[in-house]
Amino acid sequence: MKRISSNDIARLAGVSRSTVSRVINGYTNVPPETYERVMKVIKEYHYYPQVSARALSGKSTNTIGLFWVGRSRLAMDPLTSSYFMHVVDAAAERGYLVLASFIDDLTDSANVQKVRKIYMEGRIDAGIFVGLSNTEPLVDELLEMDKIVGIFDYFHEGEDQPHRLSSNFERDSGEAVIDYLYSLGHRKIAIIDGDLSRLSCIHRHESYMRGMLKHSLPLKNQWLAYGGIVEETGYPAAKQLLENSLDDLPTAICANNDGVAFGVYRACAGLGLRIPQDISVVGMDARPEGKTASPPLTTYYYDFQRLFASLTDRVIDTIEEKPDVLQADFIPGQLLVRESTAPPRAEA
Amino acid sequence: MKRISSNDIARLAGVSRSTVSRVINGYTNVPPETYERVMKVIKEYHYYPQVSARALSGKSTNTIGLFWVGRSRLAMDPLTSSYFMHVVDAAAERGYLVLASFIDDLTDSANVQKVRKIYMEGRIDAGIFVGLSNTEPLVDELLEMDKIVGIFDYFHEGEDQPHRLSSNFERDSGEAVIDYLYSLGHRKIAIIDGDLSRLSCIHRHESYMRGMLKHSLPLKNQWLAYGGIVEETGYPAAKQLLENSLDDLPTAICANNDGVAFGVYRACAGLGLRIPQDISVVGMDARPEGKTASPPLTTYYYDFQRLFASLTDRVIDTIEEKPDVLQADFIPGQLLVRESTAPPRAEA
DNA sequence: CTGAAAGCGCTTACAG
DNA sequence: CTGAAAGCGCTTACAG
Repeated sequence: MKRISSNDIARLAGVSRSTVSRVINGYTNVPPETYERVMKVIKEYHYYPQVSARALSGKSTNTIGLFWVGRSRLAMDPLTSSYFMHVVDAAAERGYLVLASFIDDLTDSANVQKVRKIYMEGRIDAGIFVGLSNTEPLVDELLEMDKIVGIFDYFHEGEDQPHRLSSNFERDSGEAVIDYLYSLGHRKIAIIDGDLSRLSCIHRHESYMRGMLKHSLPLKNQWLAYGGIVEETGYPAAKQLLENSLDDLPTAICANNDGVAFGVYRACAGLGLRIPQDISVVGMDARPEGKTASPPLTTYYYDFQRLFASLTDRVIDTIEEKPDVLQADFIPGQLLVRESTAPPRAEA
Repeated sequence: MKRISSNDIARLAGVSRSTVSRVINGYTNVPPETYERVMKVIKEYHYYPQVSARALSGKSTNTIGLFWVGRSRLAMDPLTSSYFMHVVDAAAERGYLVLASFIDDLTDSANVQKVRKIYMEGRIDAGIFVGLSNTEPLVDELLEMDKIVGIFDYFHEGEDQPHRLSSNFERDSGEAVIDYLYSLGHRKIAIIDGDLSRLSCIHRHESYMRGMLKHSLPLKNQWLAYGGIVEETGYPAAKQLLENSLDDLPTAICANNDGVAFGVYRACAGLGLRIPQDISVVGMDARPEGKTASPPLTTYYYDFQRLFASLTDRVIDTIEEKPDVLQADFIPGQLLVRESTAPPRAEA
């Protein structure tokens, strides 16, 4: 069963290949009658133009790469896997397909090479990255080769890079959380930071600090810790923080994100601290599991669907050379009060 | 910055394009010295052959499509998203990339058309499907066009279809669950079936029945129900089953899978039934959440990584025309006893 | 062992 | 409005 080509269609419709091509690409200079005739043959013979041939003669492949960076993929939770879906859906909406790769670690040059190869072989029109450090050399390398790169959570103040698009979290969420805890009466607040090579973790840290300073709250060393971005690293950090503070426990703990907050839950359970009676806990990102956790987790909600749709759309706008594409988008969020927070107990 | 082509490499290395091609494709009839010389230029100029040109001249694109069928994607849980990862990883292992699509519903011909298009445009060498009914016409259509299709949970007894590969669950898990409950002393067992258009649900149903018959256990109508394959549909089914059986409650409920079992949890909670004191519950598939559910869920574990690696490998073997590829693989599982099951209470 | 040439299936100026 | 021709960047018989 020989595959049918544009040549065959041309012959069957009594036109030239040029005209078949014009019909396929929806060019306007084809009279309706010719258009219909060609279209009929195309349908009848189930003809599909080969992407490789189209790509070779200069058309876009309508494919974007999705590069999922970092081992955290191993703990693929409902929230992060939703990112995936949002990108694929948003791309599909524009007629683009998504080529997915999981990249363990970009400090390994073999992995960098994998990404490079996918770009350079002409498989994709652009790439979208999740899980990058905010100073990833590969990004600059790609930009220098005139490639288009979309990044979740990445921003360099004041730089103009039309081929670098990013979607980010708003920058004031930490402050909003502190405001809220303060309004409940909390004065002794601990903070567990994330991985400060990531933009959002830096912003959260800054924003928490801003809130603490605004209310002149004490920043005790033993109430500050680094807990990474997942439960597994959040737990030991929280455990140590609490153990170091047994003489003077904080009344609330702010975690870099929900994963870390779940680690705080586990550490509190281990020490017999009840949430929120003995200590309040706040996460960030509103992972679905937080709703059914016990107690349900107070957190900060972001519309990730919107965030990834914006990123994907702007990447595609850039591929299609639309003018005035917004380089960096900051998505607002909002505090989501559930049951892991309460006023602190009156001191004995 | 003009992209470099094999022509340029040929010129720079003082050979013909044919030889460059031979080097790239690792053909043996190139003397080591020539090979090195060409390779050196390739590295030096960061040359990457264009896939579209290679594809057009007959090479494989080294890409497989992953078609995620069904709305259940909306509730992308950790287990099902791990399928994704397993396929991408297994493909990467063999040097293949994965083009991902979410397809809402194959009864909608527009969606069928999307799949067809991806295959026919020459984007992929083969496709892997998750979420198909066991009698999906598209599969046969694709096979007739000589396409390669890999399917999770799909099997037609006695058919020889070298281009249709599948990975499936073992067929006796239901019986093993009944044996276990019987050994605990249960005699009044309810069963919540899944979606009987899916192979695994049929097998589970059959296998549960086999176990029930083997032990001559009563199959009361009010102890049987259909609960779909997710929590949202499992809950109402379980609720109704229990409400219909208030005069004679079962002492154990077997769910088609863990999602449905979580629905049973919710229904039991609503009726004040304690698990396992008042009623035992068994799921299947060992979703990660089952471990931390309260109580931790007794279930049936399958090695999904192995299941999807096997599927992906056999699909690639078929692309590469390896001989004697196993068409259908049945992956064994094992009972995972946790705390949602206990002996039934002695009747008053 | 290696090169010249044909061919893969499209698109796109260029002419008319 | 439309066709003939060139070109995209590879691979692969075919000769030698």
